Amino acid sequence: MQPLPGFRDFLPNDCATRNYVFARWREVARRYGFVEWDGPVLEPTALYTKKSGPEIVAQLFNFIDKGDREVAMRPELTPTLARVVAAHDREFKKPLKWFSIPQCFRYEKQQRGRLREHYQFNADVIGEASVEADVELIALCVDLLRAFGFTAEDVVVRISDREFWIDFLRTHNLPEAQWQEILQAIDKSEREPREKTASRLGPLAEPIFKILDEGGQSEKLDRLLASLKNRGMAEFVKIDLGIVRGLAYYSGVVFEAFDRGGKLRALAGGGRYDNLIQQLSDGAVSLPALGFAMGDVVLGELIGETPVAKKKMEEAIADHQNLDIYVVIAKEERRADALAQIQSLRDRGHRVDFPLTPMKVGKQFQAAEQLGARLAILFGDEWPQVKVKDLKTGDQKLVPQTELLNDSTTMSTLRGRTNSLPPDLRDSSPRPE
RNA sequence: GUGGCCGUAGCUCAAUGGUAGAGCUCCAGAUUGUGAUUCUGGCUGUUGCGGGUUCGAGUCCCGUCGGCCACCCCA
Repeated sequence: MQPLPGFRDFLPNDCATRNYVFARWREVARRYGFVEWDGPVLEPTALYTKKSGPEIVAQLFNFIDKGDREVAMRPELTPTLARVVAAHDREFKKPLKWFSIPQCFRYEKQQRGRLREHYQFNADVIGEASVEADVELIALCVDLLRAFGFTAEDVVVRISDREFWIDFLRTHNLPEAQWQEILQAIDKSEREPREKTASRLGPLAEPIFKILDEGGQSEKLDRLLASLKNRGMAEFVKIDLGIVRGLAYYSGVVFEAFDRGGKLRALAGGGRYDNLIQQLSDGAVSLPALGFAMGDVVLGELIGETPVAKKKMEEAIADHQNLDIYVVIAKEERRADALAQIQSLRDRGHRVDFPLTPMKVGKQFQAAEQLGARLAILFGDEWPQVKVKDLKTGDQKLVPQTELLNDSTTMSTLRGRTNSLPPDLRDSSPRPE
């Protein structure tokens, strides 16, 4: 039996990668004052058709439940967010700065960077109309990427503004019914031949190509860029009016993050959706809002292809899962004494492992090495002393077993390692002082 | 959903239609209690699955499942 197409098993290494990615996401989001929330994995199908129309069902993992309800695995978090925010509008001061790491699902043929299931970091700001909120969100996106070790050589966030195009279309007296069509043509323009785009755009082709080629005048985007420059992020971002994004509900600034090589799909994308909450709440609540999402699949691919980011991840993971102490039981008659000591060490928060069954000493040291243990503590003929070996330097010394927990060299070796862990990786299990 | 390419050991891959192999990994040893390297030995396949052509199919044909790529769509 295989997993279903587009679904993943997470073997220990994959889990370590996932935990690393989540840890970075949480760490940076907290740095920006965002708080974590979550919603149901399963929602009424209507929540999604209401926002995107009945066509969306083809892309959903949906079914009828045993209570005859039409339900769907969430394909994204935004509709849930809109529902939650509308329902609890009065309970929170604005603006809300919320983030989440939902697992999302889509029923689509899978390809590289696009599975039927993925985790995506979501950050949203609700109740703030100012462009400063857009800047804050884009800055968060940049800092998330920086947290993985990417530089401006590796990634770029392309920023645009739908309002700019709406103004343009209005100025050219285009009927509102055709806006979406034009926006989609602009969105696709860099992926298809110019002639094809031109025929989609019709009479507007010439002025639109001029803007795409030479840029356009936008006071809002100028302000936004200036603010990002202030934060030292200028080289990470680029104004690019060719970014429109496919979704109809975006109403203002939109942006997408890409690898500089342009080999992969978008790393992240989002924008302002000032009308969506009102639409989804049937007018009950109206709040300006904006948000973006970053998926774990494409991100993981880029980390793997970027040596600096990959090394950073591997080191963090090794630090996180390496053992503190491997207890070598050289004489089986010492096993009971060893177990008592192991328990004390574990009670103090150290990571300790040992052979469950009798094993040759050489094998035990091999296991210690392979598990990344910092120290080996050998229980054998020296009893009631134990032999403490620093596996990095090879130094060993004898310590009376009653003094082990107080031995300064031993404990300082471990303490140093513990303190080198980033805080978010340390808090997953209680650590010693 | 449509089209193209691909599917051999746990992994990476070989095998003019003629008895399925290598490297790595893994496991066990190299005389008694120390990690690497080295050396020796060992395990593993219904060649994704099911049909067909043929004296004979990993190889050719059809179907199916899975993967990759493009399209569609993009949360």
